Amino acid sequence: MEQLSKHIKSVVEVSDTSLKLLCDKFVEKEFSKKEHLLEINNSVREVYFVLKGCVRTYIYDLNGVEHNITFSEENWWFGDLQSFKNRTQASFNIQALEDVVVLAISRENWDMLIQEVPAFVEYTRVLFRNTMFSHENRILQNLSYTAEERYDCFLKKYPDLSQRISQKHIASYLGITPEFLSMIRRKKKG
Amino acid sequence: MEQLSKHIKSVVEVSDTSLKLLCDKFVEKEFSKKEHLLEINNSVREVYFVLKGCVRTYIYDLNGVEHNITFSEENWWFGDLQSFKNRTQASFNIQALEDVVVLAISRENWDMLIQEVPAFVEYTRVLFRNTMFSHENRILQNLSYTAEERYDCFLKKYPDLSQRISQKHIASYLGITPEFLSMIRRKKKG
DNA sequence: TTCTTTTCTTAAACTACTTTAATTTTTTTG
DNA sequence: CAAAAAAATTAAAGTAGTTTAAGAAAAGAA
Repeated sequence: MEQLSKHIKSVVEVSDTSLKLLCDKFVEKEFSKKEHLLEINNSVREVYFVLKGCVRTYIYDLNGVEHNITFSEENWWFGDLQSFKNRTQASFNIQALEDVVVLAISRENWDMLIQEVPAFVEYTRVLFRNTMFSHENRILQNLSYTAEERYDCFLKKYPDLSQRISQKHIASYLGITPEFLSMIRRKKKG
Repeated sequence: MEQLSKHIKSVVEVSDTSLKLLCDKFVEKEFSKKEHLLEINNSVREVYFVLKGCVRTYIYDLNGVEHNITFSEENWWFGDLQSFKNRTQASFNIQALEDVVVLAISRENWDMLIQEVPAFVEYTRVLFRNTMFSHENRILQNLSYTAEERYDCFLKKYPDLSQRISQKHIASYLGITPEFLSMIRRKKKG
C-alpha cells in the first residue's frame, strides 16, 4: 500500500486518516504472465494499480489483428475506466506481459470512496484527465509522426519498457511490423 | 422543430407534452459557409441539431495539418458532446461547409430538460452511445482498411455527401491526399 | 540439459500512398 | 460578366512501410 499512498500524495493533498480509509478498499492480487485481466464485452468489475510488472491493453481490428493501445507498468493505473464509470461492457482486452502484482478496487468500494473521501474525487478526476490527455496525444502522434518518431515517443513515455517487453508488442503499439521496427532499431544504433 | 420532433420520436417513446417542452428549449440559428461554430479550447456553450446544410468537425495534428474527424448533415447532432457534458474546453473545431441552419440548445436548457423530461435522458443516452460507437468504428476502420475500403465506408455512411463537399475534405477525413482520392475515384468509375 | 517454440534479424521485392508539378475545371469574387 | 482563386486531374518519380522467406538467437517446456 506504501506505493499507492505515495502516488496519491504526489497528486492531491490528503490526510493520513483519509489515506488509511482509502487504502483499506484495495485488495492485492496476482496474475501470471499471459493471463487476461479483462476481456472485451465482459463487465468491468474492478480497476487496478500496478505494484509490480507490466500489462498491455489491446483491441482486435476488423480483420482480427491485435493492436496494443497502451502499456501499464509500476505505479500506473489501468483498466477500462470509461466502462467502469459508465457501467458498460469492456471495450478492450487486458493481458499481463509479465507476472503482475496489482491493487484492485471494486466498483462498490470505488463508489464508497467517491462519496466519503473528497480527496479521492479529486484524485480520480486527475486520473481521468490524464488518461484522456494521453489518449488524445496518442491519436495525434499517430496522425503526425513517422514510425521512427513514434518510436522515439514510445521510448520517452516508457523509458525502461523497451528492455522488458517483446519487440512484437512494441511494433503493434506503434502500428508497424516487427520487421520494420527491427530496422529502425538497427538504424538508431548507428 | 418538426424535424427534431420526428428524430426524437424515431429514437424514444415520448408524449406530445414532453415533446413540446423539449422543443421550446431550442433556438434556431444560421451560419454561413466557412463560418466557425466552435473553436478548439473555447468553452462549449451549446450543441446542435442540423436542419439544413453540413458541417465538419476537425482537429490540427502536431504538424499543424488539419484532419476531418466527422461530418454532420441534416438530422444529425453535432458539437463537442463530451466537453459539453464535462464542462471542459473544446477538443476540436467545427466549421460550416455549406450555409447551415441548426437548432441550438444551451447547457442551462439541456440541464433543465435532463431534470424534467425523462425521455430526454433516454434520448441523449442513445446519442452518446451512437457517438461513441461511431467514433470507435472509425478508429477500427482506420486500423483495418486500405484507403479505398475506407472510401467505401465513407460512401455508405454519407451517401449524398460525396456530391456536396469538396474532395479535399473527404481526403482529409480518409487520411489520404486529395490526389490519391482522385485516383481512387477514377479507378472506381471503371 | 536438450528439444521446441517463439522471437529477432536481415535483405530483396513489392505496394500503398505521397510529392511535385503542370494543366484543366470549378468556384468565388468584385 | 470577367478575373482571380481554389479545387481537381493526371502522371512520373519517390518513399515509408509491408511481405516473404530463411537463418540466428532467445525463451519456454520437458
